[in-house]
Order: sequence, then C-alpha cells, then structure tokens
Amino acid sequence: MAYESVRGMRDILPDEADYWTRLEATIRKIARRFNYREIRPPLVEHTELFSRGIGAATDVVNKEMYTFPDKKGRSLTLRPEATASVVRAYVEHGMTTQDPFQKLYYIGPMFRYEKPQKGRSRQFHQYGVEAIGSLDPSLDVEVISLAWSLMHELGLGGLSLRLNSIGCAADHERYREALRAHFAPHIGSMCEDCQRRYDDNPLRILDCKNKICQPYIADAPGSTEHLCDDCADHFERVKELLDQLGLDYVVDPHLVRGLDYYTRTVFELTSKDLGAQDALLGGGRYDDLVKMIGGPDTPGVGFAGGMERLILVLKEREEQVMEHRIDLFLVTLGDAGRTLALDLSNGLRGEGLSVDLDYRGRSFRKQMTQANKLSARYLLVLGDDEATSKKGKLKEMDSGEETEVALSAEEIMRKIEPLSD
RNA sequence: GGGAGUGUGGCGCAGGUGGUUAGCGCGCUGGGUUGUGGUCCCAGAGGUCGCGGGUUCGAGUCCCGUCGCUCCUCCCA
Repeated sequence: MAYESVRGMRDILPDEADYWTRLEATIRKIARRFNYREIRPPLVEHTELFSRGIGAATDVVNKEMYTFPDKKGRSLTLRPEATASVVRAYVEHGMTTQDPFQKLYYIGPMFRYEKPQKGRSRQFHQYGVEAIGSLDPSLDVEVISLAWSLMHELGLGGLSLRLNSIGCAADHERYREALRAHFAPHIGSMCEDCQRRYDDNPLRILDCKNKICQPYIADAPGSTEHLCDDCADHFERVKELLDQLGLDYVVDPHLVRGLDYYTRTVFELTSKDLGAQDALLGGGRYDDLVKMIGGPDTPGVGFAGGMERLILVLKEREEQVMEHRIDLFLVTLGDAGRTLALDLSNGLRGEGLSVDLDYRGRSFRKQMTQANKLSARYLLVLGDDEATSKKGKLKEMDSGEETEVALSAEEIMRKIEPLSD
C-alpha cells in the first residue's frame, strides 16, 4: 500500500456518505424547527482559546489536542470541540451588542488525539447547538427538547437522559470542598487517577469507573446539595418544565462533565445500543464562558452530539445500503446515436433529471448491464434509427414497459416525473 | 495511558505440526456476433501473504520488532 490514511482518520465512501447527507439534512431540519441558525467557524483556532475556554485541567486540553506551530511560530490547534469557537465568533463579531440573543447550530469535523475504537476516531464529527444570551431555564429545556426531537426524528430508541445541576462558580467551590472532605479519609486507598483528581478537580472523581473507587463514590454528596438559592431555583424550574413537556430524564447528582466551562444544568443522552461509547450527546450551561473568552458577562446553554455514533446506529438498522437511483440511462449505438445522446443528456440534465450514459465505449449488452447496476428508472436506446426519426422507445426498467416518445428534452420530461431530491 | 485479538488480490474468507507455479466466493474486465437488462455460460485481470529483521537448505506458515485495525479499560461525542 503506497499511502494509508492517517491513524484515526477515515474515508467516508459514497455508500456511507449517503447516510451522512441524510443525517445532516435531518439535523438541519430539526434545527430549523427550533429556529437555530447555522454557523461555520474555522477548524483551526489559537490554542489559547481552547486551553482557557475548555479548561487546562481537562483531558481534552491536557493530552488530546492536535496542536502545532504555524510558520510564524504561533500555536494553533485543530478544534477538539466547537463551543469555544462559536462563543469566540459571537464575541468577535459584535453580536454581544448588536444581537446578544443568538440561537446557533453547527455541523462539522472535530479532532482529538485519542486511541481510536468503535465510535471514536481522531477526526470525528459533531453537530451541536448553542443558545447564547439568556439565563431562562426554559432555554435549557428548549435545547434538551431539540435533542429529543432529533432522536425521535431519527427513530432512535433505548435512550436515557441523565440530568444534573452543578451550580455556579461559587457553588463549584463549595462542592469541591465537600467532595474533598468526603474523600479525604479514603483517598489513600483510591486509584492513582483519583488521587491526582483530588487536588486538580475532585468533581472528576465522580466520573471514575475504577472498581476500587466505586464504593467511595457511591455515597459521595451530590452537587445539588450545594447549590445556592438561585441555582437551586433554576434547576427546579428546568425539571418542572421538562415534566410539563413530558420529556423523560433521570436526575443523576453525580453527573459532572468533562469540560470546565459548564455551570448549572448539565445533561447527557446515552443509548444502550452503543456498547462502550454510549454517549450520544452531552451538554449544559456555560454561563461564564463568554466572559472567560473576553466578552461581556453573558450566559449560554447548548450541547454537542457525535455523528459517527448516530451513523453506526442508522447503518446497523438499515442493513443494506441506501438506494441510489438515477432517472434515465441512455444506451448509445454508433456515432449518430452518441451525438444525439450527448445532446439530449445535456438538455435533460438542464431540466433537473439525473441522466447518465456510457463513456467507455462498451458494447450494447454491457451498457444494458450498466443501466441495471445504476438502477436507472428509465432507459432509452439511441442509434441511427432514432437519430433520423427523432423518435425513440422510453423503457421503464422496473416494469419493462416501453412507450413511444419524441426525442426532445421537453417531450421526455413529460413522460418522467423526476425523483424528488 | 493499560489489556486482549487480528492483518492473505477491491470486499469476505481457506491456507493441520514450514517444502515446489498461494486458493475460494463475491465483485471487476472481456466474450456468448452493436438493438434491450437483472439469471446463466466461458475466459481473464488483480496478491512483494501489513512492513522490517531473524531462524532455516527453504516461511503466508516459527521468533522478535514495528505499523494499522478491532474490542475492552480509560475518557468522552
């Protein structure tokens, strides 16, 4: 093999790409229903944006970023997630004063240097929404509701939404202390990672899956026990609204998330159809992020979802590849037929039909085979006879029926309803 | 980062204890006389057996290393 793709980065070939375009279309449709508008930030940002925004102590920033110097020695990073970029764009383009309430969504590749495995690659794709500029709990709920709508639209089952509130920055501090107090007597017998986390960020201990740590984590205090009045009220309101809308969730007082910018509401949607990488999407509030990045004090809420994992589920469910049909195949015989075919195909494509013909000088028989393989809906044989008479037989491939047709783009269009695309 | 498995033509696989020209299915190409397909028949192309060392008279087959992939763990999307 002369060259191989870079580790953890794979080609999406046409058969699979059909699933991707469909998934993207569904995401756009749902985003539109909730009136979120697309934003496309660059894939590369100044490293500092991520190390400050996401948090220097997180795994993502610590060991998973694709960071490199550019030709002038500036440190750049391929984005490991998009929220920081969206917020940067929000501030950079003056939305803070011009139109401070923004509902945005994005779709695109992200990069994290991790060990690849099922549902996790180094270049992967996320979609996500960000609602910036309001502290209203109904906005938290809208974002969650959007997530549910998307899953519903995709027909995904076996889902569960875990929900929690980790409070504001002041609450974090109190909670961290409470956790340290709780773990202090046991920390010596807990895993190495947790011993490090104990100092760095004890919240992260709650994510530990190590068996030896489980018993101590199980009876650790929940974050909701340390919420200030405002945060507690906010959380109550979120839950009420979710109930009111009939959106299922389970409160998990130990749910904390991997990125430092989260405040108050955090949530995670998992699927039991996915194995080890079961998180479909995750998100929450980030009321301090805009300020952290240099903007005015502005709250926000959003989530990001992994697309590879959705594709995995969608493909598994459908078994065979998506049907890919063309409207018309032109079989050509001789120079006159070919000239006619080139002319007609041009006209018909202009009318919006998907038309193809042979470009490899293949025999009549092989052209028929090709038409078949392309699942052409209709077929037209063009030879000397057709070239002189300007009439042909339009064959419907599924039924085998043939109908006489005048050989002009207009007449042929009249006989074929294009596939809706 | 830790653990396990795996790597043979485009894809899916065979190739007991090492022995001559590496097979099969699908796919691909051509043909079954350039006017009608999906079936069928015939022929053919395509592999430095992931890569690099080593053992041996001889290695796809044994050993070491390396890279990739897969799964678990970890983390997350």
